[in-house]
Amino acid sequence: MAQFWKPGTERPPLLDDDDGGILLYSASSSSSGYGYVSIEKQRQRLPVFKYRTAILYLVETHATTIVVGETGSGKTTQIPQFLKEAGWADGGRVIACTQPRRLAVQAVASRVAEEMGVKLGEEVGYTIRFEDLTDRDSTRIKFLTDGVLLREMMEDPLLTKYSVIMVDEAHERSISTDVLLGLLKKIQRRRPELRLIISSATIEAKSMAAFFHTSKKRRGLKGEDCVPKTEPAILSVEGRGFNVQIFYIEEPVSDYIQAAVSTVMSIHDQEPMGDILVFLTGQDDIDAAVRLLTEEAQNNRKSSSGLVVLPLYSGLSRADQDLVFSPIPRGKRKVVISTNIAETSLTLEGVSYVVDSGFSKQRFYNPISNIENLVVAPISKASARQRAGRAGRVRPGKCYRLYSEEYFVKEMSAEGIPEMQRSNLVSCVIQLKALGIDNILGFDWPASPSPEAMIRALEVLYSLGVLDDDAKLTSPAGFQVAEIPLDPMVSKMILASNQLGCSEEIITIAAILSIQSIWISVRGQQKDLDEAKLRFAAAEGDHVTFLNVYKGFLRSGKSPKWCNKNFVNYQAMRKVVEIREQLKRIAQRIGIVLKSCESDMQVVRKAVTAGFFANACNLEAFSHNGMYKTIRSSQEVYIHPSSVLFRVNPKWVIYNSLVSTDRQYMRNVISIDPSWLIEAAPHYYQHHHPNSIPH
DNA sequence: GAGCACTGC
Repeated sequence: MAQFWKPGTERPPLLDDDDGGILLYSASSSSSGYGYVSIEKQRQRLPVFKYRTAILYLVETHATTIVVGETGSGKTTQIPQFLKEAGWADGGRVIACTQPRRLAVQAVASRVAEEMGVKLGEEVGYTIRFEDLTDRDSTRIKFLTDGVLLREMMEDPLLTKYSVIMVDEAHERSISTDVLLGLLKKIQRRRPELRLIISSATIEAKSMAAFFHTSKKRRGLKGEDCVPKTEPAILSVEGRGFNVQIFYIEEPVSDYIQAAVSTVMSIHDQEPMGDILVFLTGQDDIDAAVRLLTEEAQNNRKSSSGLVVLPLYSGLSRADQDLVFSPIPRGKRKVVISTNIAETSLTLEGVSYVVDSGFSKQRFYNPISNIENLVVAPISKASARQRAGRAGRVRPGKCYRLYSEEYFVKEMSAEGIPEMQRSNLVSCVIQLKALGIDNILGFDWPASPSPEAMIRALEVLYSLGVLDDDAKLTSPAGFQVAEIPLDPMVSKMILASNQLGCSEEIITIAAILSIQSIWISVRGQQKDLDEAKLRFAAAEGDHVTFLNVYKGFLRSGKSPKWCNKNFVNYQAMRKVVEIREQLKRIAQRIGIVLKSCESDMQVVRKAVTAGFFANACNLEAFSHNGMYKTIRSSQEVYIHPSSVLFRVNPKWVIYNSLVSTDRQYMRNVISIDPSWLIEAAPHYYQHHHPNSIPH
């Protein structure tokens, strides 16, 4: 193993400018790392502190300031405070700082409240879905997810209460960040006094600056000094962290799971103590690697006995996820084998070694087939750096990349493709429409999606009857659908349930469909889960099965015990209840009457059809293997093995989503009567497929 | 016979 590696010791001379040496403490993560030092001293030690004057000057004089700073520079916690101290929150104005994730919003907000010595929810507050810890009158610094800020724009399109909006982690390029940036650019034209701060990673800074550089003259006040420069300022702030030494593989490997396992073993044999974090692509890979490592430990007792191997992915129960944070016996070494969840969402302290497979699962969207796919794809240099940085949070670390240096330098792309260009855009388009953006095709995005994807989104919205012939929101349906924070097809289903008298049931179904899974996935207990599922299974399909589970959950008094017994994920059910409450409030506000259809499941199936008619499929006449074809495009699809209708194969079904592996699998399936399709969407089926549906 | 990660009035 030893000669397998080409130590990158003599750092980088040639390549990749700023790789290798990265990272830091997270300034916001905890105060314990600083020991007895006072909060004020801690603040002053952060790299960003030296730039206080510069930042305030740039924000004063420029409409947009781009701050390039690595993790641990302190920019997220400090910049809002600098702005507040400089008076940007005077006169009732508010400083906003957005994050892509809820947890980050909460963590940063409480850190800032602590530093300022104020109670969270007063001068410093935060808003995330389901939780508003702000005070209308007293909150001056507000942290929020970018999704929440987008929603706020529906009430107040110019975001008038904010004097400065800081968009953090903009380099992650999530859909909501990108949409937000596009809209903020428009707002700037109407509100020259608004200041934007975009916090971005190194390489993106220039293209971000180009995006915000408008040559357009602002209509505006005369006195030149009131009008900030339109050209964005760029400021770099160094991070604070420990060096991470990078090692590459000499020859490409064919089996990265095996390579990862041997690398872990050789680190364990040869390197001093310190936890190991391995990045693989998904549950399958991870379970396989865990198995291999455990086997190694048995065969080779001497060297592997000190390993504690733990998987980490979002599908695990909370308890299993928490295991990776729990302390292990002295003298043992923790090995966490993880998906991308450990790249940005979860931070493991104490990791000294990172093993990077170079791959992750990524979403891709094909607007022609209108199908989103999940595929294993090479990561970007930016991701590789982020992964490496995970080894240097508390002391210098090492990162072992399971690909060659040449590959990294020559073939790996600098950044990933923005999510916007890999996704279905229906939700995004309806949101823009609701904000009065009529010309979607001409919208100025930080990264334009393909025209095909936009046209497809417009088509789908038109077929749902939420856009009219002029691509304007219909009234009331279009406006109602835009109000509901769900996929427009689900929202349409809710609207239909109002007429059909089953809104109580449909809202439950909508809430369940909007979380990943209500079932516990326990390795090795698949059979038990299947049996548990049978207790709830409904002949009509998965949607009705969900209703049975929800009823059982309520009847148990929302009992965690009941959940465990039935292989139902308790955390997931609590979330369902929460989402359901929110949907109920919104439904009532937009004029939907809450009504139960009791046991009449036919109306429930009709309501599902009203939203998802485009996903209708017909069982192939002489199919022995359960092959269906979509009515829309005659695509070959199969019922997913997790569905209660697997092997039942009703003649006509509607699916909620497709999962593509070796085949296209329909997830969450319900049986329908084909005549309902024409009832629900005459325009769609009579024009397109006059012969395929029996009348 | 099988599941990447986030997120939302």
